Amino acid sequence: MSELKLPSRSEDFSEWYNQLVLKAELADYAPVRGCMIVRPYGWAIWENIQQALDRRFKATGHVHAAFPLLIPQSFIEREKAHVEGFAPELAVVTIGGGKKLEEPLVIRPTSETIIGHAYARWIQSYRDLPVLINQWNSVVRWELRTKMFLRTLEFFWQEGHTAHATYEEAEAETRQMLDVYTDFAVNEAAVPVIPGRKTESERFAGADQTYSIEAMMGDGRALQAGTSHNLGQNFAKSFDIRYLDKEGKLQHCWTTSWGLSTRFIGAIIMVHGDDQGLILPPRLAPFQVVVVPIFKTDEEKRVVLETARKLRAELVEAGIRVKLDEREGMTPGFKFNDWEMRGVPLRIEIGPKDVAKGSVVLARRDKPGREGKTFAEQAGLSRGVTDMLVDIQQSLYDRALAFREAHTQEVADYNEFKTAIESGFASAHWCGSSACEAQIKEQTRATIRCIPFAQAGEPGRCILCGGPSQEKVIFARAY
RNA sequence: CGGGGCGUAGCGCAGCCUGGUAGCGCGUUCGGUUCGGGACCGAAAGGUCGUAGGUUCAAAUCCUAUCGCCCCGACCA
Repeated sequence: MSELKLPSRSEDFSEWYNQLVLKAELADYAPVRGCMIVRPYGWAIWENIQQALDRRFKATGHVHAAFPLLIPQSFIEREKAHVEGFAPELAVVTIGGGKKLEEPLVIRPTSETIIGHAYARWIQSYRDLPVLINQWNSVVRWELRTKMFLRTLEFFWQEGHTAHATYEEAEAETRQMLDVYTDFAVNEAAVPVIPGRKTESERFAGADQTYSIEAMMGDGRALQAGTSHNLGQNFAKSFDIRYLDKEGKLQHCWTTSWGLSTRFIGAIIMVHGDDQGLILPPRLAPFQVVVVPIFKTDEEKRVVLETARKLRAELVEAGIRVKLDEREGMTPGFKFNDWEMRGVPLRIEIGPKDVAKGSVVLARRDKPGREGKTFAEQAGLSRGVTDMLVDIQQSLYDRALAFREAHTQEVADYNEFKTAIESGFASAHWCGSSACEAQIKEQTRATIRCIPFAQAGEPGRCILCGGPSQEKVIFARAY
């Protein structure tokens, strides 16, 4: 009863989140602090994310490969900005086979260097380009402060690494993959995002340009949900990734990298969840529909289960992911709450009365209690269920977008700015100086999340120094 | 590393201020009634009070040290 109750989302967002992650059986604490054990239900969500992304990677011509977990320390040190950015958060292996190693090995914090090393040997001619490779793996970054899914010492992700003949091609690739992430976030996860460019101080260590998608969580804070980097020739020069062009001249390649991690599961939790628990977007939910049978007597149990199994088979036939909850010794009410906490988008209730009438009760997760309940005919059920799942997917997106818009303010002066970032995003003019950026962060803890592609267009004055500004940027406190 | 909080039964907590030999809820086990929104009644099992020292006739409680965890900052996807 009260044991399953979550703290209110509005009262204590952080505690709400932690308990939701644990109680919905998504993840668990690991022996090493800051690491995370992903439970089967949490992993099932991740598998659906992987499939949704892989479909898109296939369409853009990318293939998979696997690169080593251990990287010689000298590799990391070869690109100047890269080593400066990552040095503080590296885990280093110094002993192997009981002996001190001559050169320490770094556990990959990301794979640009080891992949750069491979590409240097694979690429000889313009005919070898472009190289379009993705890998699914986990990486380790020794963060000082961690939070389940959002920032763990080890996290799972995909990292794409490509090499091209020209700057234009590399830039097009970088932008294309950001579009892929935007499409994924909006159409699979029902998470509205703002795609844009990062400021110099927020850029990936070693990149010429970093792009990201930024989402707003249920407490108004921002989360970087995916990134795409144009690495220019920085890694190509450090690792000698060169090709012979059509004129027979030796040129350095232009490379890119892009990634999306298990952090996105955290985004889904924090964007859609309510005080009853998770709400999963139908397209990524491990179970899109749960069927809860209701019965008293053995005879009722027999007929109800018979009908329930028949309906399940029909829904599975229609390509819907269905769970029939046949667990014994639990009341229907308990099961309702149990699956609500796990975020199953649609519940089908079927009892003796429904069997007699040839009907079922549909209860959608995105609307509370009675409001979300409707009756439906058993005959041709799969069509109505499919439609309702599409509707739920859309309504989750609409709701999240409305929330973000309600918590985003166009601000004109610094006082308005300070109020705005207490509860959400502030869209404000910025002069472009990293000094102003740093001072604002110091004073308000708000950072520039991105410079959006879609611009309002009117020039204005920097929110802090009053200097001239050509574009508005998104400020927010971030996870 | 700085600031705050917490370690008591499988889980969540009370008890500590004002020392007197440990309690509540959930869960578990058994029996019965239940079952269309987190069931109820009865009975039972289950604890080196994070660890180590000290004060005291007596320590979960007071003092010291130490370890671990959570939250806030610095770092960051």
